[in-house]
Amino acid sequence: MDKEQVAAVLAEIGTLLELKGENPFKTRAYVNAARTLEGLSEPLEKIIAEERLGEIKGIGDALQKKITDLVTTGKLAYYDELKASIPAGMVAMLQIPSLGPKKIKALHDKLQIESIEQLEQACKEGRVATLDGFGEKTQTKLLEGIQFRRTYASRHHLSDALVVAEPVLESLRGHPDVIRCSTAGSVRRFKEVIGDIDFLASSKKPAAVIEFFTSQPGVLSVSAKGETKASVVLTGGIQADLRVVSDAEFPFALAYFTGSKEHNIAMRQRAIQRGLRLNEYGLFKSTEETRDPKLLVECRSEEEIFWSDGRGTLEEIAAHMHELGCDYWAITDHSKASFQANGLDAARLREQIKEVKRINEQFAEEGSDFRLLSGTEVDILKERLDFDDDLLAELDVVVASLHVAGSDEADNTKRLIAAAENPHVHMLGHLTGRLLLEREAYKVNQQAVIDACAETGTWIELNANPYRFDLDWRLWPYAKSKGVKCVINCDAHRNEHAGFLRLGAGIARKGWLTKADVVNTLPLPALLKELGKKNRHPKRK
DNA sequence: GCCGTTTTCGGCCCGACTGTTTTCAGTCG
Repeated sequence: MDKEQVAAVLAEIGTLLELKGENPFKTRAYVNAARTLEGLSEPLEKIIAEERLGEIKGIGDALQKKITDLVTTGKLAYYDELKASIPAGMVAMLQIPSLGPKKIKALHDKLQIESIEQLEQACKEGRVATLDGFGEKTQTKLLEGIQFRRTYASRHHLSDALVVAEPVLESLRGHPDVIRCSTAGSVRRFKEVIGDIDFLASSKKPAAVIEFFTSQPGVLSVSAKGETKASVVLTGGIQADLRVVSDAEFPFALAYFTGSKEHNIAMRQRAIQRGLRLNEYGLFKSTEETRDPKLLVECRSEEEIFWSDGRGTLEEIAAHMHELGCDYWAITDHSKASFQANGLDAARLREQIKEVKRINEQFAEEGSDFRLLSGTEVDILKERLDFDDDLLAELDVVVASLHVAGSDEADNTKRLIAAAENPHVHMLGHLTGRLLLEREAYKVNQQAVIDACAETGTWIELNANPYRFDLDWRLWPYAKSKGVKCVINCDAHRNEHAGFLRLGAGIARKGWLTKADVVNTLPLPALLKELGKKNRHPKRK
């Protein structure tokens, strides 16, 4: 079997398991695996031959074995047995609207219904309405659903859908209570074949818009009508749904209802990985269930949801550090060579500089003295820094760090000294790269680097991350004796890491440093003056 | 059945609407 055939079998297993009442997550695992296989860019046989099947996310031991069986023998006993245990008519019943696996199972268990025809008969005889969880309305709805499938095709050409959708869209846009309105779903994605038409509108009076929608001339029948959502059948038997949200929610709802479903699940998971929560109402800075506007990452358009990370996060950082009582906070993301850390390239860094400026202007307008400083932790590459001097010159603060060190001490030392000699570099970050209890320090002649920093007026970081504490406290008295200033950095990768500053202060004391030795104890105007001095240091090249 | 940069067990996206219920299950998107 090829991957399309295998995917079809896995998807069918998912459906069959649903009808059996299996754990929905187990069911989903099969469906997800089917989609994953469909999306593979190389033949399954090759992947299996190279034993890489298990490396694919979502394919564990069990699926690995089943897929291998299907590809190599074309057969799978588990599938055959499962299929034999469920009447084909039950699978077909899933096509009927409002009928899902649970109800189909109940109909089968209690009334032995195994086909759409038997279901229709049972409804007509009134037997369905007597079941627990069913009633008169459900019975009527099922009969209508069966009839609907017979009368109309369940899927439609895009062109047919657009012909029906566009007049409704125009009409909605013309309504005085509608602020923004768009199609969503498969119509907006321009799928060649669509199931139903989705509309999304923003309004302060959703009820009025819902009422207007359900009374459109093309509406044959109204299948659902709530406060923010309605479903109708339009001319030609095409089902159409309208959701009405507030205008602030509109971008999120538009992204959400445009889908696809798989895309949405992926987006939500990405949000969770970043400590955020995404739903149709917003992107929230919390993984808890919330619609608290204070936690909302503001996005005015759909596009901003995808790129709002920096802006939302910068504002969040600023607010957090301001609240902690800091007068300023430097943003020093990694540079592009640190691709594993999503390092910024020049274009993104320039964007960030603008954003920092915008946020600072906002603080100034609000009468606040707090300021963000734009910066970078630029990678020290083999022969140069990861950014050009032009760009470094635009920044308030430049930290240069060695992330990929070689095994040669002299070479590592040379690279660090070269970085210190760069007129735009204010400080060297985590000099040895050590991770306490995890990774050895790079081989570096620290004394030579400290001497070079003294020569060039470059500061040295005391990285306050408890895994680093780098420069080591034992070396600070020497650095101090040479007149090298210290900067206590918490190496924050999230807001809570600001707490590391306290640890850094303790380590600094342990190294016999005082407030006068630590540059970032200065108030902002004095600090800016010091930052400005670096470029004019006489020993700079 | 899958998965893990706080987890090898306990989660797995999540909210609206409907109909059947007296607080929630099922379906849908």
